[in-house]
Amino acid sequence: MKRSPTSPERSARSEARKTLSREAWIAAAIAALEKKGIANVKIDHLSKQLKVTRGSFYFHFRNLKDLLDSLLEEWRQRNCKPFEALIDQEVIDGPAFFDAVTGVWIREDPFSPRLDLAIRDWARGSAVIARKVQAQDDFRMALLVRAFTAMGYDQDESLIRARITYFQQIGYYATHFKEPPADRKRFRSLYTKILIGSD
Amino acid sequence: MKRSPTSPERSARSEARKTLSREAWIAAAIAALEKKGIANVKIDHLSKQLKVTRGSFYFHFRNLKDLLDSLLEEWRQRNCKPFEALIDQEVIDGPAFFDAVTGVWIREDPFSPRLDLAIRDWARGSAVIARKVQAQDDFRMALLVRAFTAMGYDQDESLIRARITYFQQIGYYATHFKEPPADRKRFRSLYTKILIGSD
DNA sequence: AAAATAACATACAGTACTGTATGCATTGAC
DNA sequence: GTCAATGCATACAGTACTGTATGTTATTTT
Repeated sequence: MKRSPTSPERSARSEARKTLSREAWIAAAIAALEKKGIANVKIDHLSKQLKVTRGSFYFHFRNLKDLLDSLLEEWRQRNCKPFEALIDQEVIDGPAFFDAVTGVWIREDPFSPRLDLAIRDWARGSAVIARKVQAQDDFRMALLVRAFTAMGYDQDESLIRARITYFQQIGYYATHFKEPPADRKRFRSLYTKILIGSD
Repeated sequence: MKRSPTSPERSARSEARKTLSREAWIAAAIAALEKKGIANVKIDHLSKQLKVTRGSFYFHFRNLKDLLDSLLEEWRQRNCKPFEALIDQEVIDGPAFFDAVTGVWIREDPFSPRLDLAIRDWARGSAVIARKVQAQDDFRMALLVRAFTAMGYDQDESLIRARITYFQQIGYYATHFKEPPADRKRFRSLYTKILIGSD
């Protein structure tokens, strides 16, 4: 029951024997999750990749579930908190708040689209995860509704515009769509014109 | 190399010993794929579910890959062909063609959103699948571009409206969003007003 | 320098799954 | 009724993975 083996940083100057930290395992697991999906986050794979044996893993983690729990927490920190941080703002300037919300996606830091996708996929097989993902979806859409309401749209249209904007964003990275930055810049005003509904 | 054990239908009247067909295995596998993802389409699971042993499976299929190939083919038939069938039409009435395209999603017959999602997820781990999915995405978006162009939009705006419409649709079922049919009907005109851009 | 602890390695037991080889009952063709 | 093919069952070999128990070494602590 007692985990977390003190601090990961070795004594100030002693680059002799570099050992792994719990965080290093999590980072590798996140990469595997984004690339291969939750079903392929395996202790075996990770330990080979990190050039240690599985003995190391079981020092840092109780079991596989312990690691997976950490992955979900990582998702919360990187992909949920940035949105949740916006809830306190009083929304006066609609378009500005819209930019604040969509900015989380556009910056992609700390938000990770691929992580969002992978978690969404994990939710397929787990009702627990599914509930958390859905709650997050609702939360993000609620933020967008506030933005559109502040622009003067009535309740119905705010709701639908929020949905379109959100679904469009999810679909955008679900398809792994890529376009040259030049196009992205060129089309930006068209996107906002259509989604926000002003010129 | 010689597969496909003749016809699945037993001699006209002989409901005595009901045996499985290759199609029954595929149907069960599709259900598993939609529910649990490609990584959990296992011969073991399927045979238990179908109340036979794995010996049966290896009669109908060469190996697991043989089954997975069939799943992809099923996706092509149910989720790709309905769109590809629209390519021959000369697009005169833009909104009508828009309805024809989105109708494939709305009817959900034979198109399966969950199957589309599952395949998209499969693509994460397989470059071969990824290419096919991406090609299909491009194809569907090209159809939508034609619809918008026929409405009189210029090239750029047709492209962006097509993207928004398509991404929005993908995101819609990626989030497993559900709303009461009453709402769906009530909001329909709002959706089209925003996506198509007319009242 | 002795003891404690952190960070692994090694070895083993057990499960879950694929694939193959072979056996056996049922059915249709003759 | 014989025979071949169909549709499965049984048994086995082998891989991939988890988890546990215990041994080993480098690093701190005292």
